[in-house]
Amino acid sequence: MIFGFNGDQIYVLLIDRENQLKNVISEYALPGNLIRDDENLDMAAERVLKELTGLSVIYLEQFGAFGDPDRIKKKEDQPWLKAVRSIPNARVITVGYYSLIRMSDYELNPSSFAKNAKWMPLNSIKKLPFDHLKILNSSIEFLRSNTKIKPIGFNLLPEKFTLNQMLKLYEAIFNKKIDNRNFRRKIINLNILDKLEEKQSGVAHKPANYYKFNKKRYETYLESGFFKFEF
Amino acid sequence: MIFGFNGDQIYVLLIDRENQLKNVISEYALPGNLIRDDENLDMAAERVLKELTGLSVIYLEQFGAFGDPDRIKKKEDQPWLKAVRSIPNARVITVGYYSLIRMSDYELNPSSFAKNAKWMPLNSIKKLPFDHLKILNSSIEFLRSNTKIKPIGFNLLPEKFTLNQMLKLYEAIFNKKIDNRNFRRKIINLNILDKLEEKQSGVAHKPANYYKFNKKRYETYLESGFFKFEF
DNA sequence: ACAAAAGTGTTTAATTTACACCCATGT
DNA sequence: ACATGGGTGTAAATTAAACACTTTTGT
Repeated sequence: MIFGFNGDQIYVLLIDRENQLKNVISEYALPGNLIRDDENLDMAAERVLKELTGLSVIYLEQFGAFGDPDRIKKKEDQPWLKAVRSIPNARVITVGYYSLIRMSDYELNPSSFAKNAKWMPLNSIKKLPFDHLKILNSSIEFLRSNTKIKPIGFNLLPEKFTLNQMLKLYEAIFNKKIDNRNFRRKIINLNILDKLEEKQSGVAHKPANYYKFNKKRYETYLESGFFKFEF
Repeated sequence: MIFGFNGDQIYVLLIDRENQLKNVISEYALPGNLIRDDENLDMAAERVLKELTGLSVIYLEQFGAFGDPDRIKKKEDQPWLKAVRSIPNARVITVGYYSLIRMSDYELNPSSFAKNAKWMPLNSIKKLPFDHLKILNSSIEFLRSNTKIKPIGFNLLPEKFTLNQMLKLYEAIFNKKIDNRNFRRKIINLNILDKLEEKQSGVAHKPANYYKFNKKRYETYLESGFFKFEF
């Protein structure tokens, strides 16, 4: 699961199976691939991500394993399996990872795969092959509960961001309105943001100040006792 | 991972590999087994648990997948693999589940396996074969963070329990002292406990009142909006 | 001058924390 | 009568929630 944020909505990166192979119903699916024999799970997830996006060193975390024997039995999924897998009906256990990427970064470095991958607004995804909808829902739940206890949202924002961008990100993740003043106070008091000497320019309103996530300070807090973070 | 509680400490059920098979170094390991082709992951976890303890319909939840190719490469683990597996060096991906069981229930129904399984105090486990120590640590982390947001502790307590038993359970899980009065207030205010008309008897002190977890009420709360639970 | 988003404080309610003594029972 | 764990309340501090107007810029 590759999550992105464009300032307004959460997006998910899907791959187009038709472009991967002709004669297969066109449908978008979650990105993924088989593991290699010499890789551990984390390495495989990193590799697949890199192959797809060209990106590395980003937030990546396992969220669950999915292994229903029926998950590859849907009739409509057979042609694709036959075309792509050497043993089309071999059992597949999926270990799900989710990653958070800055859509702005990504759009700057589209690799060759970009032709058959596509950002889809999370809320618009109604149908996916296999059990991918279940996997997607599970990853969102995981993202939400993780966002409640860790400041992972920064991975979805540009390096320099405004507090209102951040607010909108949290509203998108939790799918609800959040009070502007309370949010600012809470975030500022965490003391893990550096206020930059830089403001927006060229906007037709009061320019917002830019902030930056201070990862070192955050990690220091983590080590030395507790870090409280709740939404 | 099979967790139990005896009123004082958290225990973990380990199996003795020597009794499973002779000529193998005696060492306790986490219980587990290979999945069958027609099972999904949850079913397999339930089955293995049932085979081991005779228990079913208990709390069981997936907490992670472990698939480092080196996890079965330790020299000391080879004899056991050769003795037990048809393809001893085949790669094995473990999907970890943890379960919470009432040690009191279990002690009443020991199945034939009881001879080669053993409850070990969590804090005394220093060494385990393969990557089982990593798996164990990961499960504890999971147990803790889950205990913070869900009232799963009841699965480790007898059906009727006193608030002090519950307090001790939470102290054991989080490995710290908890204020008695504040704990009681918090738990009572959740309104998911029924105070029974029954007290301890035969104890040389003021007898404690028994309580029971009202699962229905809890589920009603879950559905109708939110349920707040924090430690 | 106006439109548009940024930024700012205070009051009230709810929650959390710290803390110490009396109670009911068995021996 | 005494030892043992059970059970109880209050005050202070902290945190969360609700709420509306002024500021700065571009057009």
